[in-house]
Amino acid sequence: MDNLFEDLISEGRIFANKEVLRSTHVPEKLPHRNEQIKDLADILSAALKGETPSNILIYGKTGTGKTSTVKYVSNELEEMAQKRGINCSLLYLNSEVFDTQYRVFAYLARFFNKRVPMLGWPADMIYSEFKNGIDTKERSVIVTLDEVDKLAIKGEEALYNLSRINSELKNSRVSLIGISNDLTFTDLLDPRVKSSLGEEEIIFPPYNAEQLRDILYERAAKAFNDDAIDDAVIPLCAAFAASEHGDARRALDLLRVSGEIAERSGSKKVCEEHVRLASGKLEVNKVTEVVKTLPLQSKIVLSGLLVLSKESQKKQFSSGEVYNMYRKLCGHLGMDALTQRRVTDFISELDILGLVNAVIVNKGRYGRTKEVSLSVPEESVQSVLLEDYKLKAISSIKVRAQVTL
DNA sequence: CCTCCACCGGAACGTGAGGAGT
DNA sequence: ACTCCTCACGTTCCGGTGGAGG
Repeated sequence: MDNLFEDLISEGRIFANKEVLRSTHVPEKLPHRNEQIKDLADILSAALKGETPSNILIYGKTGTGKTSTVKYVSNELEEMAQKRGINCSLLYLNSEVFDTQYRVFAYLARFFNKRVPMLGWPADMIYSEFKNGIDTKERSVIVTLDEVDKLAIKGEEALYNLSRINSELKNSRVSLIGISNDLTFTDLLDPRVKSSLGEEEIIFPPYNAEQLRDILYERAAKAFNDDAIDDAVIPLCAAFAASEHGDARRALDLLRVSGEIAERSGSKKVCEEHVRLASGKLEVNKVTEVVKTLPLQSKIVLSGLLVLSKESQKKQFSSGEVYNMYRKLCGHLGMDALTQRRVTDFISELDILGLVNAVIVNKGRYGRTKEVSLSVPEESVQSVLLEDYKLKAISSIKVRAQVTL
């Protein structure tokens, strides 16, 4: 081999265009979303007639095509508006990033060529800058707020202002599209905001296995070379994803990772076996991701359990044992240990996250405890825990434990 | 049948950080 | 710059509990 990367860059036999399988890719066709597309287009078409489209709330779990559908319809609308010479702007912002009133309006004002700093101004000043920017001429503006539920917590004011902005504008009109995966989030809202935001509602149901299959076929045709996938692959990916929540994003990830595994193993075709490997890999990734984002104390508790199960043959431990080990580790790390009460809460949280299994057991004379056991493979947590530099010191304890065994 | 273990988990409270209002 | 509020995180206190062993 001449170069280390020679093999790796030569366009694989398997993928034709991997990007098509990314969840950020907006496809040209959205199978099984015709109804939603039509509803959305119906409502938004008002903008082309010089009217103000109703505000829309879109509900649906992750991977049900909400964002893709909105982006798709937005593109179509923008194209048509341009053709007809209608002034129509479509803005998309993710409320996870723009999660306060200030950030939202600063972004919007900037879009309309107003120079505003990202912080420092009073919120109402930003708001009026945005109004000035937008109202310079006759136009229709449609603002899509993805993950509005995030905004509802910290930036309800922004929703309130946006929903009643039209009464303060002379030339332009603003409509809102809110996307949420939490069906109950409007309960948190001021009733006035709630009614104005939800003038129209569109629900995106989860996909079933059959529909996922159609989606995958659609994308696979572009993503893979001819004959690069076995017949069983797509139905299998669809079945895996459907057994969770009908999440198309997950189905696509699964298909992409399967392809990557097949490519790396030098196989000419993606086979069933690759899908199973991919499924396992994604599972591990999920665990890794969860463990990585755990607060430090929680990580120490988990480490305690890990050390215990490495040290002894037992798999289950009373919360007392876990707590004692936790204290030991804290001592080792030079940290103050929290109270047992707090640690029981951590254990419960770990239980909810599915990293740990905790059951309350009565041992009569010998009290009553939670029996805690690790519910994921030891190795999959250990490596992630040791990545935390603060936890490095624990590895020396493990060495000692192994020596004494 | 009673006791009593070893912990569960609710309630009230303290504290510091960060935002909003003024 | 100032206070006021809210919130997350912890602590202290404590009543509650199912069943092995007396």
